[in-house]
Amino acid sequence: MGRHSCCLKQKIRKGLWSPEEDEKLYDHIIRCGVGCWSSVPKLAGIFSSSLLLKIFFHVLQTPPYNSDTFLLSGLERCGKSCRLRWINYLRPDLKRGNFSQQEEDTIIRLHEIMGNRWSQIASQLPGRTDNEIKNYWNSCLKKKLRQRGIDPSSHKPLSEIAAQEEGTRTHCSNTGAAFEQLQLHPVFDTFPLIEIQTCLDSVETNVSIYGQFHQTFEPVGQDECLVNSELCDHGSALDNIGHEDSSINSSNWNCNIGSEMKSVFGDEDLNWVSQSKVETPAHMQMNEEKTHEHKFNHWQEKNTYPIPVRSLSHDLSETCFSVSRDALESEFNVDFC
DNA sequence: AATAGCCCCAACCGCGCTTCT
DNA sequence: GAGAAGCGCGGTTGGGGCTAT
Repeated sequence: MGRHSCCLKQKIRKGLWSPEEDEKLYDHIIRCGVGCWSSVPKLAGIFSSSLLLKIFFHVLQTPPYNSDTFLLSGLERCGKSCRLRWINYLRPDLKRGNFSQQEEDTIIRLHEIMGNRWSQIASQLPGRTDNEIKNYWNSCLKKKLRQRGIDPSSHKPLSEIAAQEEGTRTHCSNTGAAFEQLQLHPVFDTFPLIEIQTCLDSVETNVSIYGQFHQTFEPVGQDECLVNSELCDHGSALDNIGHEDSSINSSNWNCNIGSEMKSVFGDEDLNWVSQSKVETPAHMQMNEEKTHEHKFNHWQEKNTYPIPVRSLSHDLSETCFSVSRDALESEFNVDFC
């Protein structure tokens, strides 16, 4: 499909987010929860704190603002950009600061298992985003691994890789003509392959696969993991683990193996996994105080801009939402999801 | 102090998949 | 069933900060 249709429209801002845009988006998500990103740009500005105050006075028919100031434009961003900004920066459960040694080890271990499936790796690291982990991997961890003599793509010792390449070269010199004829190129697959026995029984499948998963990935010698003769796609195997819900895709497999992973990564981390998937207005409301404090501190740390720790909109929300949906739709020329 | 080069990371882009009409 | 719309993911880019010269 390519580019989002909303991105083709005019007046779409790009680049860094301003404090005002952040506030609009943040207020909107806190109030309405996550969902229907395409409508967020329109609604976000409309439900910002300042406008809610205006609506309040409007409802009371004591408008201290004239009709021109009543109208406030929404975010001039595409929904996709809003989603990204929320996930990578504004989300209240985000952890800031350097990666701990434990996190670093977890990333390396998971990368060995999953390859570049950053979102899945991120789901095992509380408060970290896929983007953050991806950046950290590319900027730091790759180097660290190379310094330790480990190839970051295969997680094998560099000496072994070099030996393999030497062997490949020798082999290629013999079979190069055949490769050339078939237009084939030896490609290194960054996603490791494992052997997982398939069971017919659906319940046993989980148990069996978990067992093999552990057997294969328990921290034994690195070289022992990838030396099986009959191989299947590891991604498919992980998808199978989540077979209880046939609609589930590969990005959700961690939900079903959560209990198993707990034993590997610890309770605390895995609890977050289930919690972090739930983002409703109610949940957001519960975290509201903490969130504002968190953001405020962060913005102070960054020496950027102050956001009121408790904005006026919080006290007016009920009043504001007593305004009829139709009235708001026609007033602001928007459609609610 | 000026500047060139490097590095990090926020944000964008394009694609695949799912859901909706 | 087909096409459109929307979402999520991984790869890539470019701007800003830091460091070396």
